[in-house]
Amino acid sequence: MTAHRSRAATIHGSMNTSPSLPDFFAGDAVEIAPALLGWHLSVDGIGGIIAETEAYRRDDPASHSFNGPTPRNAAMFGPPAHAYVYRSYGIHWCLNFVCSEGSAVLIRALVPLTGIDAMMARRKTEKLAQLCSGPGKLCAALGVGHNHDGAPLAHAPFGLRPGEPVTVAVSPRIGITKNPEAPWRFGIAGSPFVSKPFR
DNA sequence: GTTGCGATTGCCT
DNA sequence: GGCAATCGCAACT
Repeated sequence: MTAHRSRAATIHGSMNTSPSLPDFFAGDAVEIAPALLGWHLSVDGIGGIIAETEAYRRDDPASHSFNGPTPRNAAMFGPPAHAYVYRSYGIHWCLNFVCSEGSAVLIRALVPLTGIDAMMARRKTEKLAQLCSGPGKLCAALGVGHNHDGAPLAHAPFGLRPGEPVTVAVSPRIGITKNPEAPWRFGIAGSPFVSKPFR
């Protein structure tokens, strides 16, 4: 197994020439979720290419924000371009990017790229395709936890920058029972790194 | 105060 | 495919 060097964090730099993250995230989560595919996400320099996302709107019965603010979902009602991190099933962590008020994009899978050794150690597996193929897996691999809830995506430890355009696959969201038909799950078409195949 | 249910995962049969 | 782990929160009593 090749030793992949972890790149030192801090991404800034070219952000001046492209739209600011707050502007990019200030819109409809359903439009932003597919647009995030292909972007590079890192936490303390460890991460990869965003391969799968889901959108959750303010008025969406499946969204944590549907019943209004609570201590847990407070970040969803804060400013855009911040993280919303919640505990799933009392065990795992899930990472969202906050969009317009009460809406967010769930990051469901990454193509592992930087700090692969560190991710494998955290996940206790060497299977590349399954390192970040799920919202809980991805948070474990990147070391995301409650301490990242509400943190701004434009600053360390987060690194977030656009990538090349990708072909987008669409499907209903996974694991929900309310509003299950909404086609608001997006992935890089044909990617082996997504949590479940698109079809 | 108690109960039931998840935006999940890994281990088991 | 079934199921346990484990906790925040809503909807009860």
